[in-house]
Amino acid sequence: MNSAPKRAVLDAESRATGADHDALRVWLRLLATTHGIETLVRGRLQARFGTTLARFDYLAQLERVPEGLRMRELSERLMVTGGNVTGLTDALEDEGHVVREAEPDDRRAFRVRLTPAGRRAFRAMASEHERWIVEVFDGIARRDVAQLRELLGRVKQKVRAIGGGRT
Amino acid sequence: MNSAPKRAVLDAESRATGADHDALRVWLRLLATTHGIETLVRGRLQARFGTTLARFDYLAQLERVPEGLRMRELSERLMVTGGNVTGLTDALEDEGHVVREAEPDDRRAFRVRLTPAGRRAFRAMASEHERWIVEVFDGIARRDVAQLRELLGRVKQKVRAIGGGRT
DNA sequence: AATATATAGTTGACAACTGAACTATATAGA
DNA sequence: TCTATATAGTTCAGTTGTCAACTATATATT
Repeated sequence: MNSAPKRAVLDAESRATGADHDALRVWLRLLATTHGIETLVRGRLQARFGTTLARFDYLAQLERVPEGLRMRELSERLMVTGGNVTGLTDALEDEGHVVREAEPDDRRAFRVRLTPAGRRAFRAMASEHERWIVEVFDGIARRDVAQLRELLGRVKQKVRAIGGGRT
Repeated sequence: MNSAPKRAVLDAESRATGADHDALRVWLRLLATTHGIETLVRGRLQARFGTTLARFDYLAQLERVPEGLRMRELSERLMVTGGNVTGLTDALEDEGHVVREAEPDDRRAFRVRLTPAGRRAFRAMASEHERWIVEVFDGIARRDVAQLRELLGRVKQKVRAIGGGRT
C-alpha cells in the first residue's frame, strides 16, 4: 500500500559491497561517472543537433587543426581503431562536414579537413557543449576540479605504463 | 635522419589547449582515463577468457544476487537499455551461463539467474579481474584513492541531478 | 635493383548499444 | 467491469566500435 520507499534505485556503482577492494570501488565509480556524463551529452547532442557523440568528438579534433589530420592521427586522438575512423569519415564526408584531400608526399595517406560548413556546424555545437560540461562541474570548487584532474592524471599514466604496450 | 623525437604521441586528452575551460579539461581526462582502463580490461578479458567486458559486467551483477534479477534491474544496474539486456541475456543463456526463470507474481517478467557453470566461470574471471584493477591503482596512496572516489562521487551526484530526469 | 618489412587506409564480420515501435500483462479509475 | 495507462520484455534498424585480413605505397637492407 504505502511503503514504496522508491528512489532506492541502485546503479552499478553504488552496489559495491564493503568486501570489495578499494580499487574496484573507485573503478566502478569512475565508470559510472563517465557513463553518466556521456549519456547526458549524447542525449543533448541528439536532441539539439541531431548528431552523435562520436561525430562531435571527431569534428572537435579537426577543428583544432586547420591543416587537417591524417586518418591515423584521428585514430590516435579519438582513441579508436582505424576501421572506425574510416566509417566515421565516410559518414561525415557524406554530410559535407569534412573532405579527404590527397597527401602529396605520401600516396597512401589522406589529409582530412573540415569544410566551412563543417566548421560552422561544429562551432554551433561546441559552445553549447561546453556549457553542458561546465554545468556538470559547476558546484565543485576550482581547487577540487584541479585535484580531480591531477589524480586522474596519475591513474592515466599508470594505465599507459601497464597496458600501453604500444601498437 | 636522426631527430625522430618519437613518443610525442598525443592522445585526445592531452590535447586540450590552454584556452579550454577547466571543466572541459577534466572531462577529457576523465574520458581518456576510463577509456584506457576499459581497453586494458577488455583486451585481457578477451585474451585470457575469450569473453567480453559487457558479459563480464553482466555476470558480475548477477553474482551478487543469488535470487537473480529481473531484466529491468539488470538494465538499470548495467546502465544500458532494455534491448541491450535482451541481447546479452540471449547470448549468455546460449553459453549456458544464465537462465531466464518465470516470475510467478508477474507474467510479464523474468528472473535471470546464474547457472552453476556461470558462477564458476565468473569467479575464475573475477579474481584475475580484480588483480588487474588493483594494479591500475597500485602506486596511488590509499588516501588519494579515497579522495578520488569522493570527488567522483560529487560529480556523479551532480550529473544525476541534472540529467537524471528519470526514465 | 630485389626483397623484406613497415605503414596508411579499407573492408567485412561481428559485438555492443541506442531508440522507437510493438506485444503482453498489470494496475488504477470511472 | 471497462477503459486508460503504465510496466516488462522483445524486436528491428541504425551507429559505434573491435579485430583481422587485405591493398597499396614507403622505406630499409643487402
